[in-house]
Amino acid sequence: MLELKSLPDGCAARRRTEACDRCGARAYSVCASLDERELARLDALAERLPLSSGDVLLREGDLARHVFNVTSGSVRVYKLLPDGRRQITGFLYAGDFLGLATGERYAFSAEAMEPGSACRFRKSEYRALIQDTPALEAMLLERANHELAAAQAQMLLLGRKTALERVASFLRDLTTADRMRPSQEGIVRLPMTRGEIADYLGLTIETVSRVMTRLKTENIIRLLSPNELTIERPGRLSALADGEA
Amino acid sequence: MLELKSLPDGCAARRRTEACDRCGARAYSVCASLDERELARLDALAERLPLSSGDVLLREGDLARHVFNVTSGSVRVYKLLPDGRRQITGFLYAGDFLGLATGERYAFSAEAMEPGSACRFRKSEYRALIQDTPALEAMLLERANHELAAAQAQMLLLGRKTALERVASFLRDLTTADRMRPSQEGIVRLPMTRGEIADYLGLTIETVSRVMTRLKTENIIRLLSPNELTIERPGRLSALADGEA
DNA sequence: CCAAGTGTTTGATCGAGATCAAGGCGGCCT
DNA sequence: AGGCCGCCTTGATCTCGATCAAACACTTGG
Repeated sequence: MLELKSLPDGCAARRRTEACDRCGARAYSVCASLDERELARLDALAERLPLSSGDVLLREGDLARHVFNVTSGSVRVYKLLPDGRRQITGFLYAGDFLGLATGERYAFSAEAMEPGSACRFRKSEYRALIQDTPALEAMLLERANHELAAAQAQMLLLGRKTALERVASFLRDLTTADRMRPSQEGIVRLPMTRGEIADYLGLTIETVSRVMTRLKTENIIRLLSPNELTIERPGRLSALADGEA
Repeated sequence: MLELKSLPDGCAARRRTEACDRCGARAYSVCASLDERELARLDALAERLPLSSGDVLLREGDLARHVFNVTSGSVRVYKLLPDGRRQITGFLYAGDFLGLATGERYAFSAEAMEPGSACRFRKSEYRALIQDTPALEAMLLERANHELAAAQAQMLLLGRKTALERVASFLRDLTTADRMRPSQEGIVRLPMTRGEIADYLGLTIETVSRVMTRLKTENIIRLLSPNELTIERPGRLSALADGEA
């Protein structure tokens, strides 16, 4: 669905949201590594995109012409099998960079999960900026390394953890993932549906729902609504996540 | 086992194998990006390590003091759960770089799977070299991106593929993984055991064995020995790997 | 040559999570 | 207000791959 709801091209979208120097995501993104002059150059290259829920940022197989920076909201990144099976490889939030792991064509798709915004850059221009900005390149390398470590942790989860351990891991890690959006102290926001959680954890919707119910029953979490919860026993949750029970 | 069989430290190991300029893995590794002067500097920093089967390169949780370059043989990289469940996150061959995805401490362990060799560098010295060598940094970033793409493909495999699809994917990808070691044209070498394949694919030894038998029965592969095989019907194998059958 | 050890294959059974099937709960549109 | 639709929960059953259990194939060493 929303297959053709693509993004506006060119200058039309620029200046739609605030400039780099007042960007709320700046402190959390690779842009934090830039000095004032460099930031001005980045600012000139940036194309600001407002995002609606379901908007397609990029599609697996398309020519990789752009890279992105999520500035608010949340994004799902996924790969598909020919018959439609989906694996979500990551959720992105404000400050996250998108487009690192790409050759000539995108190896994954990315869509907004809720209203938000992103910056888009022509890959060629961005590459030139990287060339001239060692601090930016170092930052990107560091980010790539973090992502790689996270990917390895996810492989452990997908290959060897039980359903209970997967959901516990997911809920534990959520608390640190969504920067600048704690809506309210201690409350964890779930911008994604059960189906998206399932496709991220290699489970089905039903299994995710059953495990959540169980965690609720055991008073480890409290479900305020399907999309908001609090963690009542963080230690217990973390132990479950690591398979220590 | 072999827990304490650690590697010799310092200069003792240097010059044990050939220098950078005659290194067989050079063309396949990040070193290929260096000019003669830079290569000389790298050469001076390198500590050559001969590897025996089972040798520990680094262990999850240890202080990340070194980075490595595999120059021959093969290496398994894995993460463990407290109860011993193991997920192998990758196999490395000649030319592969190891140590990218690390913060202060290693987030995974790495062990040789067969006799071989590696170069070891002090992380601090290597970082300094990177600082002065943009081409190297660019190469590392590119490598990290490739690894990230590979990790996403592996997540799709672990989260959503059937046992048959996993083994087919593994065998298909093997053909391009082990550079400079085709032993004989058309013959695929399996330097790892069934147990290691299982821990890489999120399966058990028995399931891997049964699927291999099935692929053999259907004349898609031919098992010359448990550790050598030929692919008789590459098209069919690839279709199975992508879940198109 | 046999014994012991390691790794692989094959067979029988079991079980965690998938699939199939209803209901329940909002939110949104007319 | 009412009705539809998307999402979530819960229950019943099924199935793929795990587990349990042997036997088999090599290699190494006495």
